[in-house]
Amino acid sequence: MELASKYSPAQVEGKWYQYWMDNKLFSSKPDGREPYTVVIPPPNVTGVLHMGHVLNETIQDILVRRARMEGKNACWVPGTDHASIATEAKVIKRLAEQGIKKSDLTREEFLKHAWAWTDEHGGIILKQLRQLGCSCDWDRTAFTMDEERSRSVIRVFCDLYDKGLIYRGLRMVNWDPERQTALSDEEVIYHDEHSHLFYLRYYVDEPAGSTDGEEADAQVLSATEPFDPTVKHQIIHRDAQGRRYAVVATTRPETIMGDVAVCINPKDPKNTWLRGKRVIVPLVGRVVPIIEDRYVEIEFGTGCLKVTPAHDVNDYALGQKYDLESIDIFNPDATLSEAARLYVGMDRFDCRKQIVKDLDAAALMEKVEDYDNKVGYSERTNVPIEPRLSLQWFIRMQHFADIALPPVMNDDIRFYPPKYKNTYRTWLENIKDWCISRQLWWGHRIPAYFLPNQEDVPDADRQYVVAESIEKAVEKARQLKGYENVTADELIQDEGALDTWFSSWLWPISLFNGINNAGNEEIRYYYPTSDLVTGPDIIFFWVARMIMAGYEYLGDMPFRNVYFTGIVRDKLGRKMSKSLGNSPDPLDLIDKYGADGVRMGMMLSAPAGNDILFDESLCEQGRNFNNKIWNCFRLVKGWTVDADAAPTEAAATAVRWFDAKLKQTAALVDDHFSKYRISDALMAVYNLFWDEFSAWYLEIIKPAYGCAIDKGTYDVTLHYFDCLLRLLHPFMPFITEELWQNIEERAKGESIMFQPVSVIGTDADESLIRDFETVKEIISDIRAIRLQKGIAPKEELVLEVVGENKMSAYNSAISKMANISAINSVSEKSPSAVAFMVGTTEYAVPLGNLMDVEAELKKLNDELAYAEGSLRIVMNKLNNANFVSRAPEAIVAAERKKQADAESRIASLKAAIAALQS
RNA sequence: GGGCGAAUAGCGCAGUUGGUUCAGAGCGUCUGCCUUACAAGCAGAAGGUCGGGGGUUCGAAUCCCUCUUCGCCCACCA
Repeated sequence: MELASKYSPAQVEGKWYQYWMDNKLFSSKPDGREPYTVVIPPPNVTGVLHMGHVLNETIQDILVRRARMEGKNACWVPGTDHASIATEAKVIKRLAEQGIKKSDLTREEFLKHAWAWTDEHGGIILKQLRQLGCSCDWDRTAFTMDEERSRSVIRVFCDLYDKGLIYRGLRMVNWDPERQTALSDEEVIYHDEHSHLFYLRYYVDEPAGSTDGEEADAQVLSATEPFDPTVKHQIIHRDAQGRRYAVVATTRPETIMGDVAVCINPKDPKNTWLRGKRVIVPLVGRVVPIIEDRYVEIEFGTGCLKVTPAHDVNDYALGQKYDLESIDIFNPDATLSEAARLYVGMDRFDCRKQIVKDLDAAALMEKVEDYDNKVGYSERTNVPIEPRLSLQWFIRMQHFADIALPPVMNDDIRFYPPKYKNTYRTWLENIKDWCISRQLWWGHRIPAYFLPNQEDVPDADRQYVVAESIEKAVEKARQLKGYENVTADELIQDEGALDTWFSSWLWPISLFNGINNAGNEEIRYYYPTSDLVTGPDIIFFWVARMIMAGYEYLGDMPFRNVYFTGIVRDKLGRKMSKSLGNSPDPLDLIDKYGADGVRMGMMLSAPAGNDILFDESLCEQGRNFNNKIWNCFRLVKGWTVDADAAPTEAAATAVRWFDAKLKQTAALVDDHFSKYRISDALMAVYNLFWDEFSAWYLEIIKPAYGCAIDKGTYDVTLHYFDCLLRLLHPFMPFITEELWQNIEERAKGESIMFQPVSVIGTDADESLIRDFETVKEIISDIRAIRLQKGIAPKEELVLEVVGENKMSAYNSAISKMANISAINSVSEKSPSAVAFMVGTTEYAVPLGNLMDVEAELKKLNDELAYAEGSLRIVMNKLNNANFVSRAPEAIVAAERKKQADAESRIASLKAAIAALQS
């Protein structure tokens, strides 16, 4: 077989993926084997592969492939998520480009467009996963809005409603004015913002010049005097006309049209004079009461808080407590509504600018301060959210928090890294009800049906039934008094859709149809799944809620282990983003370096839980490694084999040593995997292949040019190669399959995918490994001498061992690797020899006239100084009575051995120096 | 404001119960090599008072305290 000197992944990867597919090697069905199940975190159906996916999916594929090789029935279920809000946004954008507004379409028409979009762009990402080598069981590909999943979602909604865990209510929710829908708390992202604190005048509703008794001990400020919030006595403001006013600080002056009260703290000395009064909302002219509540911070601003129940969560609470009116001054798109009376139709931010001008002009603006505060943004549309009172559907979460917290805290479900247990606990201990309704069309429509003829009833009080289908809804409705003859046409289904995460939280169950067909064979076999690989950013969105649903519906955990990946950043530590343009296209990388190279590049720098600073050069390292593997294979397969020859002594030694090394590393890799230290596992195999196998083993057994290799060594080398490929396969599936198939003739349908790493669990000969490390050191030292003295590798040298040659078993290996013609045991080294020490043994290479006495003396003296230094440190310890008496015996003995070694080393160094000087 | 985590070689990191094996591997850097598998390579080398300070201990990268600097998560001071 002719093999190119450079490995080209492109010719290999597609071929083997097709082979795996053709032979259905990824497919899984319940059987007698131990299951190993992973459900993919479903990417957005219309999404495309980005570096975050590459990281996440590579880790999953590594785990799945490894489990499969271990003989488990590995099942990796792929699928996509309908991504309600994101997809709807994309569809709306495309419609807009065609000049169509969403509001011009019926729900059905819009959904037709949405499905068209999904069919057109959907599943691209799944195809891309194939290029990465992901070994998903594609026959199981699911979609959160496919038939089975949709039925599961609706059924669960109805069930939770029947259990009283879902309710409909008028609440202050996070409103996304761009998409015009409610969001859950988790979908709001807070950003620091430089803004302003506006101090507004609220005149007291009284005749100019009014006073009351309290004014005697008050400080009266004119309009021009600065206000000091730390003052501990009453402060009364008067303008030039003698009118008194309160000063209210706000970041959102545009909401004054919704003001219904001003609140002070009853303990605030500054503002006691306002007690019981009424003030006039600036510009608006509405007279509102002063109310008192401990909620108000005395020290903040002026201690006066404007109360706008419709547009602030806390104000809403105050409104409820004091039975205040709620004036919603915004339309759903956050323009000013009729109810605002002023600025009607203006955008909220334009309004802020305008109202500031108008307040100024009307002398109602006391002052403006710079102020940093946090503003909530919609996770998906990135517009500031508006707290908005609206009728939504909620899940009572306390019940779910109660069932989901213990299994994580007591490690039934393990988090890697475990630090996320804290995050998880904090969230569950402060759980809030989950707003699950969205004012969107793309998603699972809420299965609530309103009864007819309720036009006069306020929204919140309208009667409805919740049922899995319209037929069942009719049945239920007919049981209600007055609706005995209601028909399907008369029932009006809730317009809203469910939060996407309401379907995602069922994913590990619904994929095996465990809701619709509870207790079926698949759910019994595959559930609980084994490992979940995901980012910590969705620990609340998804991980926690899957745990909740798992215990609620199957009474068991959805997965045993959760591996949290980091966030992929660029090498400067910046988050990868489209706008920065710092996110490489994974497919370009695959073109350039091969999927195996990209996978390796990703894994080389991916400790669990830490952010990953991705650098393309890591893929290059991956590609180079592929090339290395390729060329090792070329080398070995290029040898001619002599069936009758006996192995050389050097080869026989190397074979024994590598057997130990292979076992040792396999055990190490296994240990790393058991701790989910995947990059460490990869690095261990990398070192084994490149350093131990290629640089040492192969170089030792390599026959001289033109010579054949003995069959015994050749066969065992192929066996080692096979073992190495198996260790590598989870990380680099393509090249390992290609080479494994070429080690020998394989039957059709056979694959490395199912070959166990059989050396795991067998003991390695540790002393052999230690000896060989010594041998390597001897060889390296000789090579270093060659480099220093400019002696060509081809020129043969003699090695002298002063005293007994404890490594004589390795003579032939040393001779070959360091090009040594003879190894002699001597009692005293030759005068012209350059010496070096390995352990306590002195070695020397006679150099004749190449010997540089001065340089050699300097080197020996440096070494002597170092040895004497270490002896001093050891002696300090040993001369310390406390150390000798209190430290464990073994430690003391070790120090004594160090002392002896150092002394013998010093002695031989001194002797060597003396010999040179004579 | 609360909580969590991190700081070790130029870079990104590992370092488990304090002690032979502890100051490490990878990349990068430097030096010499196109040595008949691989220059996407080979051989060799240099690089760190383990963020600062204090403490516990015979002994600290490791345990405790403290300070500094970063990162993340949570939280209703408008």
